[in-house]
Amino acid sequence: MDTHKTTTEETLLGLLSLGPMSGYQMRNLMQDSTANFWRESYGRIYPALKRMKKAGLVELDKQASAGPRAKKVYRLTTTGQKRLRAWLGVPAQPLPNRNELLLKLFFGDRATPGTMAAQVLAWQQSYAADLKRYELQLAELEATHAKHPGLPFWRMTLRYGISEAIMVINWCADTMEELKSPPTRDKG
Amino acid sequence: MDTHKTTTEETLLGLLSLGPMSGYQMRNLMQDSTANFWRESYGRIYPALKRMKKAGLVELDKQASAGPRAKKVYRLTTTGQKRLRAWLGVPAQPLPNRNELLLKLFFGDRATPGTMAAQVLAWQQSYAADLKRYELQLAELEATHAKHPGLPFWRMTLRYGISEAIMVINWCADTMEELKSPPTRDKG
DNA sequence: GGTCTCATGTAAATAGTTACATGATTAT
DNA sequence: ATAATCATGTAACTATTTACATGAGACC
Repeated sequence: MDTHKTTTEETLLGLLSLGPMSGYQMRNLMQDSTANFWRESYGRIYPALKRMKKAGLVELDKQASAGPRAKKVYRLTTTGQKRLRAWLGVPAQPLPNRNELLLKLFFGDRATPGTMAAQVLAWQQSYAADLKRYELQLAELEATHAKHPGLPFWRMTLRYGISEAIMVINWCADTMEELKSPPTRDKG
Repeated sequence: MDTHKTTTEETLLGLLSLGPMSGYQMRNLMQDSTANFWRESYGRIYPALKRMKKAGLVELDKQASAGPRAKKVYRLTTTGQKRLRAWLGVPAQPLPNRNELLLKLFFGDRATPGTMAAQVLAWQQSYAADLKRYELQLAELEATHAKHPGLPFWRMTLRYGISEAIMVINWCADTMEELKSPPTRDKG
């Protein structure tokens, strides 16, 4: 079957609202922008574009060549624009996430001493690296898209990542502190 | 094929380390404890237990009855305990998460005025409810498992949820504030 | 003409949930 | 006895990634 209920199509509509582009370019753009909170693979992008064209949400821009593997630049139709706007108004649903560190920590009292402290430290370092990356990304964004109407919104999503990273780093610090203090049991 | 690379088996080992129980009970226990950061469905639990028994990681406790649908209480073997301990030491990997609010916000400048503010407000309210729930859970945990050696670890996972909720609530407040101020463009 | 990157597309593998079929146990 | 709940198990469905096959265009 080819009927998906996912947001892939709407995501692609959103990307096309920034200007006509090909499926390949959409994937690259996502890797440079939404990768931290949304990703789509070729295996979903190309079939989605096919469906969307059939449904009249997108259309082909003039093509340069015509071979079986020629680059296809898509563009939003009016229907597509309407659909995007409608979707933006549908309340976003929090998705159930998984966290492997918390899972291991939940069983922490079964681990040998020091194991969990090492886990939390590594986790903290990983988020510290993320934080650095987000801050670079933010500076670059301000510099290269200073005039773009999307900038305030892109900034908000980056600030989310920054807030999250800071939260995790602080939680790791607190947690490591507590892991140092002797647990509430007689024998270690 | 029946060879999974997921952490389902290790999760079940962890649960069994708290005491012998059935697959059904494992599911219930997860819903009351790890649901916020880890979940497993029957469709994964039962096949996993079968494999684990075959691999000698778990064994059956004495069964009350013997019908084809009799309750099966599993118990960790020494091999299973070792495997659990080993897994707890393997560095936890951050999993790529999705966030539908951030995705919509990324395309926020295509939305009609007020749309994004409404989205962010609803998100904030959803996390405020989570926060309340976590705080209740924490109080209940302290009361009912005061002496359990796992308590400090369970508390850490709950405090993560609390920190995250507070972070999101604050980010929503900041974001709504910024959405109010006129964006950097000449025409609204 | 070679090689690198851009580019499309699909098949197969992997991951995970949900719905259903069935039966056992417990409380009323 | 009957209903609710506890319980096992699997098939079908949904979701998603990865690997592969293919080819076009640009640059050297």
